[in-house]
Amino acid sequence: MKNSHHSIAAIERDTGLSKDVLRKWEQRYGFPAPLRDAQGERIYPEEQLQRLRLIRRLVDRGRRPGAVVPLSAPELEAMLADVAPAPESTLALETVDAVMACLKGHDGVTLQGQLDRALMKVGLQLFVVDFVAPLNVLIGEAWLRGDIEIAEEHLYTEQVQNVLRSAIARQTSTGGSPRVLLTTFPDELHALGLLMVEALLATEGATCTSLGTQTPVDDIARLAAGGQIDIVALSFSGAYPVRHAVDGIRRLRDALPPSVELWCGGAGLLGRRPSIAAVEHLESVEACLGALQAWHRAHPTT
Amino acid sequence: MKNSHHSIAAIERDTGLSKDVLRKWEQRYGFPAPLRDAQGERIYPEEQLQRLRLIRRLVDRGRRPGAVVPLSAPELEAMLADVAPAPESTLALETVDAVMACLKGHDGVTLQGQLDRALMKVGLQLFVVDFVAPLNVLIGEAWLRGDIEIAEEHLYTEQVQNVLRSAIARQTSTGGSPRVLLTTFPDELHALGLLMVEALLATEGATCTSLGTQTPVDDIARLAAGGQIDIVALSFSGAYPVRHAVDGIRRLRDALPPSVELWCGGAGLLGRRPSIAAVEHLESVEACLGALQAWHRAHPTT
DNA sequence: TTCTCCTGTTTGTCCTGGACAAAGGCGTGT
DNA sequence: ACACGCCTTTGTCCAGGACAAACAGGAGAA
Repeated sequence: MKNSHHSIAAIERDTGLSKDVLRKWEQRYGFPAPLRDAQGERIYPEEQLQRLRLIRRLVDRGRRPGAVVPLSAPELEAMLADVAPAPESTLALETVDAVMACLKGHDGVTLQGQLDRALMKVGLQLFVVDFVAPLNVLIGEAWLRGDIEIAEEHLYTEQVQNVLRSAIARQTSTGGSPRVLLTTFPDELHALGLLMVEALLATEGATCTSLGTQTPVDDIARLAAGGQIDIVALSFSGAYPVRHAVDGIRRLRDALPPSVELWCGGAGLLGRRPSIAAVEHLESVEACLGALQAWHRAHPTT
Repeated sequence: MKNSHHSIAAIERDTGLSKDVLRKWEQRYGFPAPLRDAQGERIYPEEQLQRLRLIRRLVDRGRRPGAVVPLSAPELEAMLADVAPAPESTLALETVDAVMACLKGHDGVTLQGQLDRALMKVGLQLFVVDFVAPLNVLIGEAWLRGDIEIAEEHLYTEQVQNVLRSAIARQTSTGGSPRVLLTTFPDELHALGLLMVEALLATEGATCTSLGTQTPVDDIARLAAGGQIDIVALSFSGAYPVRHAVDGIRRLRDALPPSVELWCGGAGLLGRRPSIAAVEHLESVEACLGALQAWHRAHPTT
């Protein structure tokens, strides 16, 4: 794995940086500096992929590419430590350690047991807001640092999905309002944010219809325009190109009936101004609860 | 809105055709033929976007671009109309109708209720083998024919996932053998086959560790080599390039300890000879039950 | 007949190097 | 302090060319 190499398309997919941007950075700043294969195509070593991921996070937080692309990995990490103060907030250290131990031991069964126990202890809402959400951040950062492997991150995601889906299935009751359609745009693969929102909304009695990931814009619009939907909720992970997101959101907003609300959230939009009219921008998972209350105030039950 | 114009990036996002492909088609087939703005950038009228969407559907179904890109919209629609008619299956017609009705009505809650009821009636194994598996085929074909939309297919997949995951969670017990690692290669997004296998194995007492989709070969190998795994099971959907699959399987087989079995299945390998030594090729979902018995015979409990 | 192998064509992805507009930063004048 | 205009940075787009993988169709073998 240390020696694995990646094509430019793979780097685009993994970092969210377009091929054009990758070539331009190489030309302008001398980094990334991929090897070339026999046909002259770029081959990126793993190490450069990881450095690009660090750069991406800093750029997302407002640093300018010219100022961070040439920096070395340690310099980038130091800078990230500045920008992102340790968010050790609500989680007990022992809990984190226990989860990490399961991951390193590749013990999915035990991990799921722990998640289940945590869920039973505090209930679904607090479980999502105070447990899963911060844990996701920690896992993401550990992966960025190379502390855990891809397979281990997958294992975590899978178990959380299991627990959340089971919990949601237990909550579901028919006919509650509002009716919410949840999905992501094409090229966005992360389903966890969607599930967390679905869990929160389900506990509040909303009727959630999740399409999973990767639904084309006009399919979303067509389904929502069918008249069965009050709110469309979209999730964007950190790797999703902001420009695509904004563009797609705008297009979807135009295609949607004005009566249908549009909620957007996820790390991919963090720190961005809520620049689009008539679109609810959720800064965190729990923000959807506030938005839901607002919806209920605006739509009193007859 | 009908007369809106689109940049090449918007077309890429809405059709899934990359910028390079759009330019090449224009150069080779004379379509799309976008207008140009003051800076010479391509501006696609709405009408061409819709024609591109029709083309995309035909290409997805196996037509070659050279044969469909130059056709007019009416010709494309006529061509979409004539596709293979529905085949027979073992499923009760009323069951299929009921499921289809839920999909067309975008009613995920009712659909999940039906799936749950079917599961309760016949048990997890029969549910997977005689219900979900043939239904998957039917849904896939209906989509191919254009009878259902992408969003509706997503809805189906999502509900089946919910039901299966809940059922698996109920089955799970610790420590059973063998210990099976389930996942797919990168670029393979379909998780349903994995879940079906996991469900069958779980009912037989095996300890399943699913990594979900898209785990790199080296990560699979490293995790399996950790000594906690007896069997690695991979799934390939129909869209997966056979060559990549065979190549990856070979690399993984080489990287795996000989004591670890490797099982491969899914529509992507159907009809292929079991050409790779020391790899179990599963022709259908239920084949994993036979493979499991064979494993138990080869590894008597001490 | 049916199957397999081979060959020419089709097709998607990648390359280079250049152009330009939108957005960001900065200094000046009010 | 704030507003305005200028310069720099940055992302996206363009053209035209190269190449390997996938495919189709024909020749030859079973």
